[in-house]
Amino acid sequence: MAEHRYDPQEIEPRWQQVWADEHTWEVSNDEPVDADDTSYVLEMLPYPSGEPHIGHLKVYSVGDAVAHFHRRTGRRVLHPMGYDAFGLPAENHAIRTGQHPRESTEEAIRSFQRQFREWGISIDWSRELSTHTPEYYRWTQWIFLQLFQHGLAYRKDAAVKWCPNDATVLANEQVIDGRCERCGHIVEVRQLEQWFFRITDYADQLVEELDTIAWPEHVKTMQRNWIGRSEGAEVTFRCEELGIDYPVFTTRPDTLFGATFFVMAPEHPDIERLIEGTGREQEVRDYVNHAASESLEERGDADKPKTGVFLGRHVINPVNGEALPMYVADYVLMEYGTGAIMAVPAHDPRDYAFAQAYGLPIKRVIADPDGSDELPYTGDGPLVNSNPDFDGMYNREALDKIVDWLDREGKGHRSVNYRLRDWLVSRQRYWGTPIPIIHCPVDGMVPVPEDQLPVVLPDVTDYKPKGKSPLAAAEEWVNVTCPVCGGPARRETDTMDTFVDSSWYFLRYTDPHNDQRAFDPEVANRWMPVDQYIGGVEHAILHLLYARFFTKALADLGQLDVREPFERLFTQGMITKDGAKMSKSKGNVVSPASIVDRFGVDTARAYTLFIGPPDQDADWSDTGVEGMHRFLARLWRLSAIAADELPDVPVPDDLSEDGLRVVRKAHWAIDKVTNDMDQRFAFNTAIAAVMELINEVRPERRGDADAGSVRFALATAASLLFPFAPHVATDAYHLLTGRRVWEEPWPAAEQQFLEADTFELVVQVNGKLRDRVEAPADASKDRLLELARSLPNVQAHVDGQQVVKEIVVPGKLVNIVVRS
RNA sequence: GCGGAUGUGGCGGAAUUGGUAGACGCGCGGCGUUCAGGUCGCCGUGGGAGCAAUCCCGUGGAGGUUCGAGUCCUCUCAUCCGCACCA
Repeated sequence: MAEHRYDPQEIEPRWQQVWADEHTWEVSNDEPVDADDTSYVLEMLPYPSGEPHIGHLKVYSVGDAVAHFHRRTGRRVLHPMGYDAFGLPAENHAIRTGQHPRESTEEAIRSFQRQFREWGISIDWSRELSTHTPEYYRWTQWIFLQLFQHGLAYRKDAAVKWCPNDATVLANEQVIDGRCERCGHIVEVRQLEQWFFRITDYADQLVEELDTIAWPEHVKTMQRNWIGRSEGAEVTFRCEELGIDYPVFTTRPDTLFGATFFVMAPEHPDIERLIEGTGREQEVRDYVNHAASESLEERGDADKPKTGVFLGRHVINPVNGEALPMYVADYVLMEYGTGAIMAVPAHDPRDYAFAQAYGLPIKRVIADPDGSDELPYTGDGPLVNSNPDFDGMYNREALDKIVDWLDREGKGHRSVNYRLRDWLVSRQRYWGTPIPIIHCPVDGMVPVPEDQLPVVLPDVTDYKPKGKSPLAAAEEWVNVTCPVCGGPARRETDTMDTFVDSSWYFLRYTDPHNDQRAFDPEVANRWMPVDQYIGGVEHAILHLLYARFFTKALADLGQLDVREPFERLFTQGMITKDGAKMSKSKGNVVSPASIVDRFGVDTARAYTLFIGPPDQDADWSDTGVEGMHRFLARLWRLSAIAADELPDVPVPDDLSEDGLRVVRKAHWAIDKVTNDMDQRFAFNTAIAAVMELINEVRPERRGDADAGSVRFALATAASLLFPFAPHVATDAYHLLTGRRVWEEPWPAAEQQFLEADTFELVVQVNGKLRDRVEAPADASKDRLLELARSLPNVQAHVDGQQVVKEIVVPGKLVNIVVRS
């Protein structure tokens, strides 16, 4: 007989060809579906750049395992693929080389396509999409217009984050520690007119509806923190000198009586008006100008000493009529609350630092129940120095009473504030979806009529950003006639943030070739929500928040029934090398292609799943990969030999002792793998269980096991391994049974083989393991005790002692408690 | 500062409901196969004592609850991640 050598380079393309020829993984929208029988498994779409890296291999290995498991447990699975193709790296490459971003991007897409096919991922290729194609971005533009027409997209002049290196504005979410998320350059603040999506309208829902989805707790927490919901009150302070009311937001109205000054943000629009005629104009202007010149990083440093300038005006504290001096200080932010605060130095560390620096009064109004006099005190306690009505009252109770009282007096009311800001979506860059708006001197901002979509991205020769979009140079494209009045008008030249493209792609997959609309709501509702979404934690805020916002907005616009896009989320950990993130500059990159060349893709895929719990970071080990290859080779070789040399007979009814052991192990493995797949994402232990099964049928271990039971155990191992290493599993299963494993239902463990007639009884004395003994599974408690006491080593520890207590856990152990 | 997570052999990790700590894999040691070799197969492998049976110690640290704790409770240390002048 031919030598039995595992040859992945032959096996893998052979089965990939079958799947491609037969369109095995495609699902049609024409077949009627029952929601219970369908499953939508989705990995975050890749940004195509260069070659796929090991992280891609891991996500798609995880996703494919889930997709295969869902299919074989009787569901129709939607498992599509696409590309997040717009974005800065391709554009920066174009600036350096002059190569059109479309060319370099499509080159990368071809490379991704080729590798995903070589990886044997079970993708429905008939639904493939890319966000940079007019067929796709036409509908991105359409959604933009829907949002615009419903007031959810708007343009306004605002202080925005600007990256001088990338020469574009950024969303708040794209600024990390005062630096550009993409290039790491220090971000500036500029006053510019920009496009925003009104995501803050959904702040409340975005927090509350987190409770309805099965996401990892840390991701939910990150979203909650980002949205930053605070409950408190808005309280009005009046500047009598000018007759102007200044509302402030505070989470601590219980400390109102302790307010001793009032602070405004340097950007507050009323500063000029307030200082006029006070003689303090120059000093204040110098301070405001200095604050404006600071970078976000400098300004945002909480450890920086507090600075500020007196404005020469006062406001009245509504609870006691005291006049409080007004200051301008850069620790107050214009973007949060009302851009002005009441300062309570006794109970706020920042106000305390400011009061110390400027010699302002500090008035304690909440006592420390522990009797400490230390300030600032931010804890709870009874009110003091406030007002006879409230003094002595516990502060949390007083808080409500004070707000009620302000409300009755018309001086304040309950209020909720969010840290979340509206999503700034316009970018002054070329390689993105054009914003479908026309600016007309007569009619203002006019949407491009739907029948004129898409607004196709024109070709330009110079991609270099010059503070405005490179599109502005495409004069022929920019100059249009106004759709309303027919007069001369100009197109919007900004493009959209690429996160807009990826905020709805999961809907397009459900109906990818529809040229009448973005998607048919009836079809989308059939598949949505995504049953299992898989991706990296780095998207915990940006993408996942935006996609949730889009889904809610589209639902409100009547396009969709679901309000949450991703029912379950799984965030996979990073694969590192020598403890560090892989990067070209560190030279520690493991390329999937090199692993696939050496060992085949099954080894590479199974290893990324076996390396550790898939949600945790794991370090790549070259010898670990070899171990996985050894295991797959052993599984295939044992199967091939068994197929050749053992008679093709079923599992006999009267199993030999060895045969029974092997069959039991197979059923144990079925039970274990099924549980690990279904209940949790424990692929590492699932694969370990298959390894145990294979170890049990190695020739030197299986003894006199019947041919039928050996074949059964091997076929079961192949069947269970299929979601992780589909090619070798398919081939081994086919050799043994002549059938296609992907068409077989997931195996079911039979109870009779899960339960043995005997078990190993563990015997403890005083909780310490002293011996073990084989015991009948149906033995009574008394019988187990009797068995336990008969053991010599147990007797040695019990003799001469007084037995205090005897614990019997049937099927497990006996514990004899003694006292000397 | 606030919030979240994680600490188990030489290494990655397992232990699903409080019940045999260390499954599975890597590495290492020994033996075998091979002319030789990265190969392949078998056996062994937490630490300590002992010829051995066996005993003692052992899940970051200190206490506690329990017949019994990696698992539950209190305190504590370390590491990682997110947010952070958000009133």
